[in-house]
Amino acid sequence: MSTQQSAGLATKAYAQLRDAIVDGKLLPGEPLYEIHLATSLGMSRTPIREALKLLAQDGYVELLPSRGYTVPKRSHEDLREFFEMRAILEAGASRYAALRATDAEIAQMERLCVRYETEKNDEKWTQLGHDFHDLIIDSARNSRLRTILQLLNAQIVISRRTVARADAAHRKDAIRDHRDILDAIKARNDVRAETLAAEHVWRSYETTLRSYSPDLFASKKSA
Amino acid sequence: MSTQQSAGLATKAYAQLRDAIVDGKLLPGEPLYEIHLATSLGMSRTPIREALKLLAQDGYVELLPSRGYTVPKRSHEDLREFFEMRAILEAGASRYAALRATDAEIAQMERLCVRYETEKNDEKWTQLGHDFHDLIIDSARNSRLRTILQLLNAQIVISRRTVARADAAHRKDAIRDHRDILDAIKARNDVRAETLAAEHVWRSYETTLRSYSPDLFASKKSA
DNA sequence: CTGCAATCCTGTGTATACATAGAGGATACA
DNA sequence: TGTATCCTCTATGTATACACAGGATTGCAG
Repeated sequence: MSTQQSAGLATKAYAQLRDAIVDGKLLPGEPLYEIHLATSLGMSRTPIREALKLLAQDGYVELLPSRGYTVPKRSHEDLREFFEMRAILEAGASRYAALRATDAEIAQMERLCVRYETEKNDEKWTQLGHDFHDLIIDSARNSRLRTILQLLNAQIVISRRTVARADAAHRKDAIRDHRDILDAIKARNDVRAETLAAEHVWRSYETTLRSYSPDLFASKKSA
Repeated sequence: MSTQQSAGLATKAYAQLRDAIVDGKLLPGEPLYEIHLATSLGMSRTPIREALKLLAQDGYVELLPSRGYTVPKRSHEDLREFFEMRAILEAGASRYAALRATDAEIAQMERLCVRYETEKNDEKWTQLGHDFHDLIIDSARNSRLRTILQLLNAQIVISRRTVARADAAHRKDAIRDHRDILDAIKARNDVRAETLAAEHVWRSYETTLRSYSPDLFASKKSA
C-alpha cells in the first residue's frame, strides 16, 4: 500500500507511521518520541506532532500523560470491542448494500467472489476478501460508515499481524459466507444479508481468537 | 456544558470552538482563520492548529484545499447518513445493553425514564433523554461504540440548533419509545431492544426532517 | 542501609519566524 | 474591450527556540 504521494509532510508522516505500526515495525509498548521520529523521517517535530495527534485520535497510538506516545497493547477486551463494532457495522453495511447496490456493483461482487473461491495464493486470497468487503461497504452509500469500518479493520490488522493462516476449514467457511452474503444481496434480501454478515464477523472473531499471538496482548493493565 | 478546565490550550481551543459551532455561534460556510481565532482566543496559532485538525477529523469543520477551514454545510445526504449510523449503532448499543446492563443500571434507567415521562421543562426533558441514551450506551460495555455515538449525536445537534420543539405528539412518541426500550432491556430481550431502538431513531429522523431549517443545508455542492 | 528531598533531565506544550502555494486583481497586449 | 499573464497578498505548512512539567537519579541525613 504505502499511500504517500504528493502532500504535506504531516500526511506523509501519518501514512508512514501508520504503515509501520500495522506492519509490526513498531511494536506495542514501544515509546514514540517526536524528536526521534522527526530526525528519523527527515523532518521537523511539527508535522510529526500533527501525525501523532491524528494517529492517537484514530487509535493507532496512545498518549500517556507526561510519558509520551506509544503503540497501545491490545487487550482481549479491545479485541471483543473491535469485533462487536465490526459485527454491528458490517451487518448494517450489508443491509444497505442489499437495498442499494447497482447491477454493475453486484456483477463486480460476483467476479470478486468467484476469484475468491478459486485463488490459491494466501496473500492474494486475503486481499480479494478485503476487496469484496470494501465493495459491499461502497454499495451501502454511507461515507461515514465507510470511514469508520475501514479504520476498524485497519486496527484489527494490528492484532493479527501473524496474518491469515488460511487453514482449509477457515477458508471453506469464509468462502461459503461470502457466497451466502452475495446471494442475499442479489436477492435484495436486506434482513438476510444483515444477519449473514454479522455471523460472518463472529466466525472470523473465533478464528482470530484461536490463532492469536498471546504476546501481542496485555492481560489487563500490565506494563 | 463548556468543558474547559485545567488542560492544554489546544484542548481548551478544541472545546471552545466545538461549543461555538454546536451553539451556532459559528455558522456553516463561515471561514475560520487560524490567526484570527488565535488572537480571538488569546493564544498562538499552534494550539489553534491542533484543535482545528482534530475538529476536522471529528467532522466539526472542513479543510478546503488552499482555502482554509470552514464549518461545513450539511446536505440532506449528510443527515441521512448521520441517522443511518445512529440507527445502526443505537440498535447495537441497546442490544448489548439488554444483555449486559447491571440491575443497578436498569434501576437508574427506570428512574430516568419516570422523570422523562413527567418533566415539563423542555430543556430538562431533552437532557433527560440524552442521559437515558448515554446510560444505555454505557451499559453496552463498548468504549468505541460509546465514543462514536457521542460524536455522531454531537454532530447532529449542529443541524438541529433550532432545538427540540417538543410538540406534544413528538413528546408522546419519544416517551413511549423510551419506555418500550426499557421494558425490552428489563426483559433481557436483546432482539426486541435492538429493533425498538432502531425504530426510535427513525422516528426522530422524521421529526428532524419535518422541523429542519432549510437555510442550514447546502443543496448538493453549492458554495 | 534506607528514606526523603532537591535537582536535573527528558519529554511534550507553546510561541514565533520563515517558506510556500494558490487565488485574485492589476496591467499590458491583441 | 476582452483576455492572458504576472505579481502580490494572504492563509496554511514547516522549522526552531523556548517554557514547563513530571519522573528518575543522586546526594544527604537518620
